[in-house]
Amino acid sequence: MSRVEENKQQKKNSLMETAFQLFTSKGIANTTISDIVEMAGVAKGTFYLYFKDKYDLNEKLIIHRSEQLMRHALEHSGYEKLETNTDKLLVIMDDILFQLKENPLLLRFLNKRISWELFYKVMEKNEEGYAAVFKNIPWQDDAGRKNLEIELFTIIEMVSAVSYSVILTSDPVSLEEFLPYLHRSIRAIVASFHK
Amino acid sequence: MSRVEENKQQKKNSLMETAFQLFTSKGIANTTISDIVEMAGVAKGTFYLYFKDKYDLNEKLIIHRSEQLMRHALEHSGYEKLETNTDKLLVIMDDILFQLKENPLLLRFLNKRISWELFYKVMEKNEEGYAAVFKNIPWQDDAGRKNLEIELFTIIEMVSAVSYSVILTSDPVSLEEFLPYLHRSIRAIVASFHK
Amino acid sequence: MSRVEENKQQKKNSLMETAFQLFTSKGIANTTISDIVEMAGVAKGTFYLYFKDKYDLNEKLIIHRSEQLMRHALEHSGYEKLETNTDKLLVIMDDILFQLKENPLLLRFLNKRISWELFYKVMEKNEEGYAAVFKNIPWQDDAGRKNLEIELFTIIEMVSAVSYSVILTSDPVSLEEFLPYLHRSIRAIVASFHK
Amino acid sequence: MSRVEENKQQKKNSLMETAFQLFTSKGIANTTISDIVEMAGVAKGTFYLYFKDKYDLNEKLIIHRSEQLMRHALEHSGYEKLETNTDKLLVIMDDILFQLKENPLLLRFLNKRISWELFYKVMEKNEEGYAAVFKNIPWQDDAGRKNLEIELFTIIEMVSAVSYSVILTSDPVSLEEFLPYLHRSIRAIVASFHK
DNA sequence: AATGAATGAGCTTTCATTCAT
DNA sequence: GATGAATGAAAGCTCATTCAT
Repeated sequence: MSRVEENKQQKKNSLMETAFQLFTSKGIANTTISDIVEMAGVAKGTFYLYFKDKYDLNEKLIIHRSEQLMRHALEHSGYEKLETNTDKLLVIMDDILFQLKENPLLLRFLNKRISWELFYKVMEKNEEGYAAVFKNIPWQDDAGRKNLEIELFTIIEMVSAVSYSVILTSDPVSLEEFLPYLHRSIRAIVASFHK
Repeated sequence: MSRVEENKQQKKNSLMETAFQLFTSKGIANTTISDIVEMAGVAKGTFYLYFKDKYDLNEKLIIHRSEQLMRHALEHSGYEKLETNTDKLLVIMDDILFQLKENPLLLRFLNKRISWELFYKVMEKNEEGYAAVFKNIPWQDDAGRKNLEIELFTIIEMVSAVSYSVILTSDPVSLEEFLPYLHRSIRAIVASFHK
Repeated sequence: MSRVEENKQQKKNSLMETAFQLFTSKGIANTTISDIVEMAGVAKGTFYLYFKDKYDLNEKLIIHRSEQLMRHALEHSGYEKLETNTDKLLVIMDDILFQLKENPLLLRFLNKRISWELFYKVMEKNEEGYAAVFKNIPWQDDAGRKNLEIELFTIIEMVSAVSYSVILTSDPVSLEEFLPYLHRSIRAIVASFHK
Repeated sequence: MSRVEENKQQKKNSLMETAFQLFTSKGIANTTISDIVEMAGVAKGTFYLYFKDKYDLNEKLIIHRSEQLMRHALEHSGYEKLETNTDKLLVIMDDILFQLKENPLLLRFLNKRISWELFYKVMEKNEEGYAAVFKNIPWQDDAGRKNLEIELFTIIEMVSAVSYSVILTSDPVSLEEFLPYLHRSIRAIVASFHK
């Protein structure tokens, strides 16, 4: 990568990083492009070199951060060593939940956007990479594809919704307290799909 | 109610009704107060007689619509005639889901705000009214209050998250197809909390 | 007209008057809306209460000033007392040319927009008023309508084009020097259409 | 011309050609330098190697295209074979009018800039070339120079103004229909100057 | 209570111009 | 000579809010 190319990437990264901080602290509606460029230390025009508007930047940010989240979980959860698919799923989820606990800003940012829809988008975008891994997960063969989809959909949406409240506000309980209940609930759902 | 009182109420209602339509169709960020008053047929200054700003109006709208939703469910689901608490819960949920299916705008509007938090707010605000009804629901005595809270929390968040996608986009399946799975999942969760 | 109504009209007039001065002195492209409102002594938002943008204001200005020009000619040229249609036409034209000579800014502003097209627009817009007068001018009956149209078109476009250069730059001669030639040319054209 | 020279000329031509298209289709005010360089396939900085700004380019374009127009008329109208000066003038004008009819974009571009002033500029700029031809046209000796100037001025301005409307909008008639009237009008003007 | 003209801070966006490569 | 990333002044425009009527 040439000097110029490096510089470009650096500016783009700076804008994304800054925007992330501002979006999470003040909300996207209350964040102006002036805020972003000022804090990022670039000129206003530079923003428009890389993004259409702040909503464009926001979308790119969501995709980017979701991918990071998922990649980390796949690389660090150790799911490959486990036997059952349910166990694999649980450790992947736990890894993500703890990443979010460590980074509540990210949780607030991704809030209610970690969804079935996004999950699919991320997977499709990375066929060569970890998406491949996902396809190897054997519980794709246990039942009909549709059934599996519904099962995953139910679980993902539930975990996503539940984690927001629990991690950010500890309401009604803290993440640590909640985890055993969550695991039990998930296992129960899985069982209900496979009896 | 005097003529003057009636007129006031009428203007306020008109503003709320109009705002609801605009918020759901264009989003709150893209709806201006000018839009609202113009469509409602009142003067700009009048808006400020009743609401602090559009976010104030929005909050009042959420509460109001949620209450209606819940009241209808309590009055029409026939939950009193059922035996077990789980059955009661399921028919109440179904009633709400079908109300939302009939009124997708309302679903889009309340989306991701039908939450544990709101559920509590609504209940607290109406102690005299139907909230009282809720307190009579016997499964409040079955287990410790905390356990019950966690259980309800888990279920409510799951149903809320799941219904949005299913009702509005029929993804991954339609509401009718999904309901049996949802019932089974809920029963599974309930069971996992009471074994 | 109520106090409020008067005030509105006053602001609108002030904006139009100011814009006229700026458009003629700096050109419309180099005039900003900030310039206009600042000089007119109103707030920026007020501009948008009355005009879509500066081009909208410009068009309204053209129509307005053209009407004034024509009205004055019809009221002061004394054309009614003359016998032939050609004589009537000539005194009306002369009146307009001398108005423009007195007000070169106006000429520069209307430049090359005093056209056949505009002439028609103005006449159509004022059916009740002086347009009525025009319709009474007997030379509308002398020849077929089409012939008359072509004749008027030729003369108006010529006078319009020619006057700009003559009045503003006295190139190749001054207005006074040019008038006899112009009259002779117009009479020649008229004759060529009626022989 | 060296390879380098050729390349330079080619870039300059490309910029002028592109600008012409953009100026006529969107207007000069709505055409940005970015538009021009992008469509011309050169870098932004390159523009400034050849032109001061877009208005500089515009002026060069006007001169250039006017010269082409006139050169063609002088070379193809066959005016040399005609007897009277009026006949020569008419065929030259007709040639130009038909060039413009074939190329309405050019007419729109040159609109209202084909004037007495420009006519002089073009003639002065090409003393050695076809301007010389013009000076040989005998009707320059028929009357006093001033009289001739006024005559030409009147005719050129009239034809210029009239042709725009007739060619581009066929209002009030088409060019073909209009030509006989125009010829008669011009002959009438000429006669009025020479009686 | 109701109005709506007026405000002006502050937003988004554009684009001519520069200059290191 | 040619490039195009970066700039930032300055434009157009919006809209929540006020307040005299």
